Amino acid sequence: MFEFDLTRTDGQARAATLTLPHGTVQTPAFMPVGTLGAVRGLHPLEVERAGAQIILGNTYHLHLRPGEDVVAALGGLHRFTTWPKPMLTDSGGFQVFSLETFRKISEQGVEFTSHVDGSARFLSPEKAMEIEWTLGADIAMAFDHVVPGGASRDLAEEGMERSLRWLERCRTRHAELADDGATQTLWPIVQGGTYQDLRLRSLEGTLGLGPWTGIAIGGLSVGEPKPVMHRVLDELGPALPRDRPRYLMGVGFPEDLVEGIARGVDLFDCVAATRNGRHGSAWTMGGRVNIRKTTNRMDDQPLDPGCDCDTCSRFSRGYLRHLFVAEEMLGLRLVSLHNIRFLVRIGEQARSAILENRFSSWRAEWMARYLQSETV
RNA sequence: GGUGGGGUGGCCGAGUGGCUAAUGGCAGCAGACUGUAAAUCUGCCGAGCUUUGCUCUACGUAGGUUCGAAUCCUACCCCCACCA
Repeated sequence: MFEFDLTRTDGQARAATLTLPHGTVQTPAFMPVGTLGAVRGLHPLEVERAGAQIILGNTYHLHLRPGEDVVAALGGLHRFTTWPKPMLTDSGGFQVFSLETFRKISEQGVEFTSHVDGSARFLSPEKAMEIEWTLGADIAMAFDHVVPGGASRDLAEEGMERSLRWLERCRTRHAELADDGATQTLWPIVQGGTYQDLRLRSLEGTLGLGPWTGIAIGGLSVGEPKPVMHRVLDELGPALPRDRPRYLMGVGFPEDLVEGIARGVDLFDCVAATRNGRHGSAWTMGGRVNIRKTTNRMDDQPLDPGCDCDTCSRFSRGYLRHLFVAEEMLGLRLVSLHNIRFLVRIGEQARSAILENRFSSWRAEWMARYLQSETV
């Protein structure tokens, strides 16, 4: 039920098929983020048409609203959201990091002050597993301790060691819940900040608690410079099991996907596509487009002439600009949709290139085009 | 014709003697956003310059009072309301 078939490698880049209870994922792939059980602003059919094969939900956020009991009563996350394909839930570990002013970390777990109503909430490895199991996604992520990109060695080590101890507890609790192992799998998250030895120790400790059906790399693109992220991936790559999917959490921007794929990453997720989309910023091969700019006012061209998304194949920049300036919500949706398609397509194009053994030239060409346009 | 109200930077709109090149908002410009507390946030937004500051010009127009005026006075022009 949780299989990973590595079809072909080209350099470090990999093309594979991940089989999950709700379907298969052709990798490399970008996974849109649907924190609250919806990819912000988009209909599931639109997300599907954009080529998304798997989307995320968030444990912490769904626990607060509507509550996992509600989701379970309404048939579980798939039926609740009507998304029929694979899903993955993040554990709330990222909220340990991003809701810094609302939380208190102890060995037992994390006390949160709900950002919704101020009530006290507690999340522990066990609790996170219970929630994720109740939500019912195909993949449940371990509850980890993320530290900022600029974290000191001591802090990075503390977060990494704690994540490892929590991972063991996650594994134990998840095994009790998902005893037949048929409907949900648990993926661990490698931490260790920007320190090579910590990363390798984290990976070693993680593998020691296995076997796993997939492995995530967390704690990147949280403030560290891009070259540092690349270095960490370079250092980690050779030590990662070849026959397991690798998921780089929270990444990324278009160029990050290409660089990540080049370093052996199979799966990505990132909120930037939808968040930037809502903010009127579109990724195109001609550079970033701020759709609100006056220069788009009379522009009859699509956002990106080379894009096959439902936004570009139909609407002009002038229309999109109008929607943004007039605060018509369709504008946010259309640009979000385009951005998702833009990232999904990178996965598709990279996959084709890998399968045809021309990944490095595709990558070089893509980067040259994209980065050149970015600097204009 | 009379009475009352009003004319402020691209627009709307505060301000009623110095702390005012003038609060806000809109529009405009630039930027940020990476496992979503974000349809959000930040900066700029009269002109010019030798740009951590300086110099001009500016609150309908023209005068005046005052050390000092968008703010007070006079005249004029225009707009709105009501009355004739």
